Amino acid sequence: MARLPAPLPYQTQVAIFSRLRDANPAPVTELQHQNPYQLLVAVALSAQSTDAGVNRATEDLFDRIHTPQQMLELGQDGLTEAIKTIGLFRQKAQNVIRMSQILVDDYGGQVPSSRAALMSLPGVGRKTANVILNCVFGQPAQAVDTHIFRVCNRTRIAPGRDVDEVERGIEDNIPAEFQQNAHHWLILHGRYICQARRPRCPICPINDLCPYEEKTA
DNA sequence: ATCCCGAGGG
DNA sequence: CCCTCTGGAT
Repeated sequence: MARLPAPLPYQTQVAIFSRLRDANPAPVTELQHQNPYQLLVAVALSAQSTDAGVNRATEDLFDRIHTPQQMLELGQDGLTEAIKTIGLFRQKAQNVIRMSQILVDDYGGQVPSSRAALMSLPGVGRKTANVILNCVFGQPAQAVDTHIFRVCNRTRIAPGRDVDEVERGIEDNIPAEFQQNAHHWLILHGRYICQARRPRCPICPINDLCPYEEKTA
């Protein structure tokens, strides 16, 4: 059984996140949705779909729909039509409608603040719940998606064999001053630079601090 | 472990 | 043409 590589030392973490911060001065994705309900829907829709696709599909939708009540008025057919361009759209539309009904019935139309309540919603798993806990309620929950899992392991910012290990690694190893925005920067880095199939190491801002090898092409 | 599924990229 | 994509539910 292979042992886990050690996480990068503190000073290296500071250097890495300083550069990631400077490379991405303007957080976009999360801040666009200051509305917790819209963020919940957007993240629920993002499963196995491209960020560009979800952004395109929700741009018009969120102009009109700001609350679960409004979503229920739109109805499942209306929502299905609105998100037809992203994958899994039937499932997702049904989940969002059911979720919205529960929010209205059981939570006064508000987004609940406990992990258990969030994860009991249809279409909401651990990752989506943690995004809400972190971005909406400021709790120290780390949402480890495939981007973050990959980046944390390649860079050894927070090595882990599974989501739980990476989650704890992020909390334990990333300097406190960067905890708040770590989620956002790691995702952007994974999306645009540290890509799954073709990592763009030659233009990576933390190339010299990263032990990841595949520096081909 | 497997299915869900359309768009975009290589 | 084949593969992947900010997961979740079974």
